[in-house]
Amino acid sequence: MTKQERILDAAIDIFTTRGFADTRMDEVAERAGVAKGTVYLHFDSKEALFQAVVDNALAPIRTALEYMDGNGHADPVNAESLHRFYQSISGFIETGVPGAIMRLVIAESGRFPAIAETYYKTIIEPGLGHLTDILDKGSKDGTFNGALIRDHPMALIAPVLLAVLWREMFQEIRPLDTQKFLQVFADMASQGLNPQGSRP
Amino acid sequence: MTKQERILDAAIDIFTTRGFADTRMDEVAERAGVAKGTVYLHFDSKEALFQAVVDNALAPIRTALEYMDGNGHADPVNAESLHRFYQSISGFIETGVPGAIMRLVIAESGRFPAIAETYYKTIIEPGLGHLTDILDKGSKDGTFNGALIRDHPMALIAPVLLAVLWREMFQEIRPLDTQKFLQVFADMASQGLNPQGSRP
Amino acid sequence: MTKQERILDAAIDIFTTRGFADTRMDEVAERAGVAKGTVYLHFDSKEALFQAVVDNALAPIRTALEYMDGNGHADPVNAESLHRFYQSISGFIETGVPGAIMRLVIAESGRFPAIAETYYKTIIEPGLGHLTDILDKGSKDGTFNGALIRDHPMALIAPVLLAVLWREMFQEIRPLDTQKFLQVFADMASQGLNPQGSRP
Amino acid sequence: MTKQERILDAAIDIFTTRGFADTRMDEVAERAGVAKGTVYLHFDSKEALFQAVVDNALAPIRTALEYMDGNGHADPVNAESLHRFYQSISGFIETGVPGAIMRLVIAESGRFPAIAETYYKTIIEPGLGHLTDILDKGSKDGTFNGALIRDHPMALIAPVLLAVLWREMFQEIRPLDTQKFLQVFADMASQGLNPQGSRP
DNA sequence: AATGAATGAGGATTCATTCAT
DNA sequence: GATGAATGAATCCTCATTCAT
Repeated sequence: MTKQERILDAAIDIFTTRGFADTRMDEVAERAGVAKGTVYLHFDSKEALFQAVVDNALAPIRTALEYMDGNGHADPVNAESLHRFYQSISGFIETGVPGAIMRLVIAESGRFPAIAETYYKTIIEPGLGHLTDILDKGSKDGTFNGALIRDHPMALIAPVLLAVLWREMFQEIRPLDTQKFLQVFADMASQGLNPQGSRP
Repeated sequence: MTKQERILDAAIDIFTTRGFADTRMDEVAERAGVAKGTVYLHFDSKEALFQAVVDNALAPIRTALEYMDGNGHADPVNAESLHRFYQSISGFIETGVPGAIMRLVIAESGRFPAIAETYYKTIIEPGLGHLTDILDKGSKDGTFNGALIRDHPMALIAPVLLAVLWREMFQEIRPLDTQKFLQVFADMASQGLNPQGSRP
Repeated sequence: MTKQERILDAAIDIFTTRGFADTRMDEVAERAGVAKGTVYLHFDSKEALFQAVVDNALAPIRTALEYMDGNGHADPVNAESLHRFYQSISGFIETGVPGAIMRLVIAESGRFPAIAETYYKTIIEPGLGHLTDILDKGSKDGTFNGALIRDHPMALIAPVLLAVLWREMFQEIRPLDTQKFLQVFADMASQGLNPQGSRP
Repeated sequence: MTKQERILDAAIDIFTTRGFADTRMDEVAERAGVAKGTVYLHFDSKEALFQAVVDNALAPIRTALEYMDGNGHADPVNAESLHRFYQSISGFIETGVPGAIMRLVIAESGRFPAIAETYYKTIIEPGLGHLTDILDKGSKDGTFNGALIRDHPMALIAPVLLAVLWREMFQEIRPLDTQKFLQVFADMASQGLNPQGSRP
């Protein structure tokens, strides 16, 4: 593990825990096990380090999405696609990784408008693309009534967002079983709340 | 308007815009039109001011929820209830008020765990209660298949959360029509995506 | 004496002794008897303080020149004018004030080009004007062969410059009696070194 | 060109441009085309490098003076000697070399008292000696009224000092023709400003 | 000899908080 | 109550110097 990586790892931890302003460069250095000045050999400034942290923290999420894309397309698209999508996400959410970085992005998007855009391009857009795919293929097969939300695929991202933030903020107050919740949501979305519309 | 109120108003603006760490007490005082020391006559410290700001900023949201509760109960509960719930919320979302305070709460919940709890009790819990009410009444009437998400009413909060944060973060990148989105979501929730399950 | 003046006085001492880069704001504050932060209530930055120091340090020199101007014009201009000019300057040189500020200006004119210009306008130009006056009036009276150096009045400033810097740099190595030196120079300038050209 | 020389050359440039405190060892190394550590193989510290730079920068001036001495003595000493002295100096002044080093010495003589002494011994003393020679020989010949400034030969150095510093500081503001100026000065010195004392 | 990554002391600047008026 | 000048701890960043390779 290079020094640069050690610094990045330390910085991810501290930035996600404390936010930009409350992170001290000294602490990053100490946690990384290097001297204060060493951080500046690898990153020009606290801001540059922060940007690198965000890019770096987004990488595993992007990887996860790409993996899903790669696999998902092989499977037949049907009513189960949505369940599988949420299924593969829920384990990842429970690691706490997406929650930490999401909170950081939300917190600092005022100070660093660019990171909202990075987040959108890296996470949201591919996620929407994946879901739109499912909807489109399902519509063609007659599996889904995709037209209903064709232009609002973020409706299917909403529960993910909620699950991520709930875990980050309210888990202690009212625990939420991420996996169960997402499956229930998938049921609701696919079958609807209308009593006439349910399974045979 | 008392000095205390002027200070609070100024502080809400600045805290929601810049976050806790980046807000300077000088600026709050200046915006409130008082001297620096005066702020300390009304609030013990920056933290105390922040807590007061959060409580205060939550008030209009609580009021809005209470108003909905008061009115909602009078109406008959049916398939339209959900649409009406989202309808009354969407105008409020578009003011930007819930987004600003929500971002602040998310951003600072790491530093001030108490505000996540305050937020939960003030906003989330009543909101969930309202939705559970709708679901329960609707179930009894046979209007809703409430049992499906009876234990996960936050499924119906998810789109609100998404709409609020989208407006706060991605509106410039990909605009979202809050009202339309929430109505589409209501359709999806009530009718489902399953083509067999739809209207007569 | 206001705090601002105390800070300026402390800063003049230290800047002239150590130069810009080697002056620590902490030390200025300590010497002025104020806290570190107080310096920044009066001056935006180290650079701003430096500019103020230069302007301020130049003031007594400008005052001295103006005083000479005011008095000098009343007197008849003759062979003694030059002696009187140097005479009134030499006491001032011996205070060390012009030497300290001149060294500072020379040292920092690379980093702060503006101060060379300020120095020129404040000290050199008025000084040249004063001398040109003497030469012109003397020429009209037939007292001086002013045409000789009419376009190079800085020839008469040269010994002042030398005296100032000599005191600043070489006084320990080879002492120079400023007053005597300037009078000798005045003799040389007015009578010349040419043996044929001298007194009756 | 050895590495040591390359380092010295780089250091002269940077020290004379920026002064001691603002010169970074990194930059010296880079300009010299060596690694940072290499500088320390040749010079113990930044201070040691600085001392070496001053000594080295003084060399061409010393050489110039020695050359003048060597030649000057051969020539007959008369009223033209002074003109020739200034003449041979003015070209050198216009290279900017004496100005740069003189500014450095003046700027840093506070921090490094030794360099004022080095400068005196290397430049001023030989220069004074040369001039005293001219005056003495001229006095014996009846060419000069040398007694007048016999004890203040620096009177004849003053214009050189002024020319050097003027070029360094005020050339942009009010250009000075070094050569012309020195010749005018020589005229003034030798003939005097007294109208009775001039040429036939 | 040469390198350049690493060190850490040092210094400018900010800002929450206090307190004499 | 109200003021705002004053404080000084805290923090980012620089750069001379070292030393393992």
